[in-house]
Amino acid sequence: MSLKVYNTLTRQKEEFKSITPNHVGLYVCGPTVYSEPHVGNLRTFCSFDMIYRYLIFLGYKVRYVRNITDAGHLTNERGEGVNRMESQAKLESLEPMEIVQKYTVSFHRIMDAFNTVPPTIEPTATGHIVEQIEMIETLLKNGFAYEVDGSVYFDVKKYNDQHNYGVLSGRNIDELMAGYRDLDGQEEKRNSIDFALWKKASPEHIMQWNSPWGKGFPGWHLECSAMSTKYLGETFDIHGGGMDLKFPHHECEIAQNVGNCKQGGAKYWLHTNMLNFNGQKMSKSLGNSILPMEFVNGNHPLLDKGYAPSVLKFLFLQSHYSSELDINVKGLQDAEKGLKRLMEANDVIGNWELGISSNHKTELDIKIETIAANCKECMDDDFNTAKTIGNLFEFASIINSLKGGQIKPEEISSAGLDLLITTLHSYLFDVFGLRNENATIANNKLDDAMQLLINIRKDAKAKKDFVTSDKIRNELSAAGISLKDEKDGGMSWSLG
RNA sequence: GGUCCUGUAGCCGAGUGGCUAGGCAAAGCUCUGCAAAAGCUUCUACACCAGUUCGAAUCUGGUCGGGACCUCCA
Repeated sequence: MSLKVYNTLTRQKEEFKSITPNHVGLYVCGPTVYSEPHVGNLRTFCSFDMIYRYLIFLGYKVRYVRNITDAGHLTNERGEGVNRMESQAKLESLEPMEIVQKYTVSFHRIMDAFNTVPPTIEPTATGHIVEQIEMIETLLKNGFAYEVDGSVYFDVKKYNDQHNYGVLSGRNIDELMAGYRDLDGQEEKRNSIDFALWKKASPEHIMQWNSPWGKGFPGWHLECSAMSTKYLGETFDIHGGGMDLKFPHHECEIAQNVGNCKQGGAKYWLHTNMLNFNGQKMSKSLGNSILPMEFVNGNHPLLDKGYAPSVLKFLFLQSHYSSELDINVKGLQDAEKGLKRLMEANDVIGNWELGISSNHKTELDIKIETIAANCKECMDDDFNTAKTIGNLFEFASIINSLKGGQIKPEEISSAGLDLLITTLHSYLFDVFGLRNENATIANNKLDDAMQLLINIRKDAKAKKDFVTSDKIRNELSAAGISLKDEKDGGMSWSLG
């Protein structure tokens, strides 16, 4: 079975065929680095991380471009840390590039904490002013743009005469024109729906560049068109982003691309859905906005404690990227337990010494092959991670039954065991990018010390000295380490 | 007002016209010195109303909720 993706441009699931065999060009709208990213942004970036990883898993060579928006309409009012009422002394107010630097670094730290693979190219808007100016010049030449007093606007109505503005979002321009409000600078435009390609800078705009039309800064939608064209070509495979960017951002992007070179950019458009907390959209005004790192350190009144990045990621993966997801504390707790179950099963099978020698294919082998095939089939079906995880839990169940003796070692062949181990491992770590927060421990000094305690406890139990054995177990438990007595008299330990 | 999405068990969530998703929670049993973990079993739901069909959670129409976008937003 081959990969199918839901293309929001055509509103249907389509077979994915890359333009260049074995290669994929992937563009995702990145963060605006004027503030901390939202957890919703995090979900989007985690979703595309999974998509990127799965494409690689399938054997594609992927060029993954995710921009950093560090130019645009920043004014003193919006720049954090800049207080207009205070001294305007140069060193006391933040330079725009200091803000950009601060939040770019912070963004990368978060992406790293959540174990996402960096894009192969991460271009900045400020680094591509020249390309953006060139694109505006082409749009002017092609007659889809006009200049008014140092600003350049995209002529939506003229574009719509020849092409289809609204092809992505399903809107039509008459309704749009009727519904628009009066905003600053509207009187310059030929029509209310025209959008800025270049804006003349007023003095309070602290980021501005020279252009053929005077000092100014690029429009909000232009950078993605310019940079995707530069790095992926006039047509490329996948363009991704959050649902809320569909209109106007992505619609404008398509218009700019078509107006520039008659090509609409991406062949497949993928949109991730919104994330709610306790049934509500997270927003600062509702007081329910939680930052990504606050989930990790638990430093927020709506959270009971911190959760490992993989827990949040696992929670994301348990629903489909294009579904709305409502998260809450119970969901986090559930995800933590579920993830632990999978990780422990993976640990168990990893250090296994069953001495399986059979090469005969058994019933269980066939079941394992089916589950492994299901995992791929689910992922091929528009990256259905939720369903894939359901299959991984079946693996966990088989592993636990083998461990508990409900399934005998002779019921599985070494090839079957191998397939189980590699499949579980590759989905957990390679495709989903989860981390085993408890692992890493085997064979280190802590483990040696734990073995000592375990041996003392075993002796105590053998002498029926349950006071001592319970003391060891209870005090370790209080320290965040849990001991498990196993059937064969063995003991294992884990954090948490 | 316009464009679109959505309603699935106690909770979260997959779901392709017929085939019990899965996780968490709960109950019982097995194992256990006691726990924990694990295994087995139980809980069979699709907002409402009509229609299409041999058969609808799934398709169509309507009603009622919820949400997103239309304005910087993932």
